[in-house]
Formats: sequence, C-alpha cells, structure tokens
Amino acid sequence: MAIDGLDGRLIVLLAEEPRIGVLEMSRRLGVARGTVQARLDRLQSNGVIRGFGPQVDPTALGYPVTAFATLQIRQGQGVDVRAHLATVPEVLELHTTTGGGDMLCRLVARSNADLQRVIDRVVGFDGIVRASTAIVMENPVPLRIIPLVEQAAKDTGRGD
Amino acid sequence: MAIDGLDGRLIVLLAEEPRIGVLEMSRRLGVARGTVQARLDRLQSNGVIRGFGPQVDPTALGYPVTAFATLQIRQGQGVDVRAHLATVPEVLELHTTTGGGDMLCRLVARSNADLQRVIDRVVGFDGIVRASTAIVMENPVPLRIIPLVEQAAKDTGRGD
DNA sequence: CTATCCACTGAACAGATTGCCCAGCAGATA
DNA sequence: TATCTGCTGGGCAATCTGTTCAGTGGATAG
Repeated sequence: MAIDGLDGRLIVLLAEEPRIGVLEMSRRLGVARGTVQARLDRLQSNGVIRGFGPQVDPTALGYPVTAFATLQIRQGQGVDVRAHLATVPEVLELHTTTGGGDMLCRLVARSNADLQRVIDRVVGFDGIVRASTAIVMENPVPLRIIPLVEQAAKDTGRGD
Repeated sequence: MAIDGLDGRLIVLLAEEPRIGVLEMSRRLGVARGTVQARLDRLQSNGVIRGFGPQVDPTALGYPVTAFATLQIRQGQGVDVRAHLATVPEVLELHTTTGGGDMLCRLVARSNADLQRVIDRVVGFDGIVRASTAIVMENPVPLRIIPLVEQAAKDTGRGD
C-alpha cells in the first residue's frame, strides 16, 4: 500500500512515456528487468495502478464544454437518481457529498446551448429537487496524480 | 475530430484490455493490422487519445479522502492563486468557473483530520477570500468516458 | 466517363520484446 | 543459524513491432 522511491520513479516514468516497455524501463531505472516486472505486478494487484486505459479528451470528441452541477435530492430517492444519472453519457462522474448539495456531478456538452439539453436531461427526474450549475471556463490544473505519487514516495522515508 | 464506429470500437476495446497489442486488436476488430495502426495514430495526433498513462488510485496510495472546494478569489489575484494551488500535491485538479465561486478544486487527503491540513494549506494564501468544502462520501459514477465515446461514434451516422 | 486520391487489405522481413525459468546473492527476521 | 524475501543476471522460444510494398474498391473532381 505504501510505495517507495523506486515505485514512485516507475510510475512517473510510465506517466511520461506510457508506450515504454518493461525492458526499456529497467534500463532507465537501473534495475533488473525482473524487478520492474515484479514491481509493476505488485502495484497493479495492490490497486495503486488501476490500469492503462486510453485517456480520451472530451473536447477532441466534440464536447468542449465542461460543467459541475450540484444536485439536491429528495430524501430517499438517492438510489434512483444514481441509476438515472448513470444512463446519461454526458455525466462523466458523480459523487455524493456532505454540505449544501447532496451530489456533485461533472458534465460535458457540445456547446453552451447543448449544455441546457444535458442539464434538462439530468434534472428531468423526479428525485432531483434542485440543480446548481457552474460552467468551467479554464482548467489551470488538469487532473494530475504525479505530484501526489512523489509525495507518497517521499513519505515512505527515503525508500530507494 | 469526429470518430466513426470503428474508432469507437477501438477505444472501447483499448479501455477494456489496455495491455492488448495492435495485432490482437486487429484480430478482434476484424480489420487489418495496418488499419488499426493508422487509426490509432490518427486518434492520437487528433488529440482524441491523449495517452496511455497509468491510472493511479489515490486511495491505494494512502489518500482515501476526496473533497471538492469552491474558492472565492480576491479580484486580480487569480493568476497567483493558480500558481499557489499548483504547488500543492493534494490538489488534483483546478478549474475556474462561473457562478457563486470563482474556482473549484478537487482535493485528496490521508484522513478527515489530514483534510484540515490540506485545506489550511490551500486557503493559506492571500488571494483566497473564502473556501467552501464538500467531502465526497460515495462515488456512484467513477470518472468514465466510454458512454460518451459510444455516443460520439453513433452521432457520426452509422460509420462502420 | 476517366484520372486521382484515399483508406483498407494481405503479406513479408529483420529486430526487439515478452513471458517464463533458473541459480546465486544479500539483508532482514525468527 | 536457518529461512524468507527481493533483486540480479542470464537464457530460451514465441510473439509482436515497425516498416515497406503492391493490389483493390469507393468516392471525388474534371
């Protein structure tokens, strides 16, 4: 569960050059191929590395508008609302949260006008009392994990 | 920019079995290897597929707590705030938004107590007027893209 | 109607990588 | 001291990659 410096370097290397092979990684990291293979296997079975799926850019797919919607749910309707939102392709993720709203979801749309359609579809469900939407203008820090990986590797205490 | 059915199937296949090779993909999709290679190259240079970086799970790294913070920024301090937040490893992403808040960021922490430390660090900066935090309890729809890819492929009009 | 262009097919080749196995070694642990 | 665990370095057959080539069919432009 805790990763050491070698694990950290391995993940960073993979993030920088995903197409790299195990052999080349072992050369770059200065360790034996078997070691890299074992570490990778361990990281994957630990769940630290979930997979290597393709990172698809919604903008390039024709969905350049992103928004976050805070939803308020009628008591007891939570389960139904989740099932409903899961059927909407433009809902990229959904969280239940503490605080003012009950749920927070990330939406994409083809345009600002299209966003209206998406929101209508999202809130067009009985259990949803209210929705408050914030449109994303800029994304100064795109979803990232490397800094956290490096932090986690450091915390191990100079492993490697 | 628009993807057809074959592109869609290719992306879905890659998402399901990321470790698959070009050759095996061509077998599964029933097309020639060269075709798969050409499609993949095109999708990548189009920016539809950004890359194949490892998907790291913060929970497995020891950061099981996720939260979203809405920030209000003092006028004119936006640029500095962005630079500040970019230095915090626990800030996984940052957006500027319309609506009540000025920015929305995703945070992770080692525990609820640790979240306080992270928030202190985030808001411990001059340009931030106020922060409102929602802790994530459950994640019914984890970040996903496949349904959108399939939708985009359909919209092309029965391509392939 | 014809010349072109484009995408796909099917095949070939050398070079590199993978998955797998093994023996030896060093540090930590019981 | 006996064991364990993780890393090293090597070897092997099987497979895949990168690349190139010629041929084919459909769509497009003149």
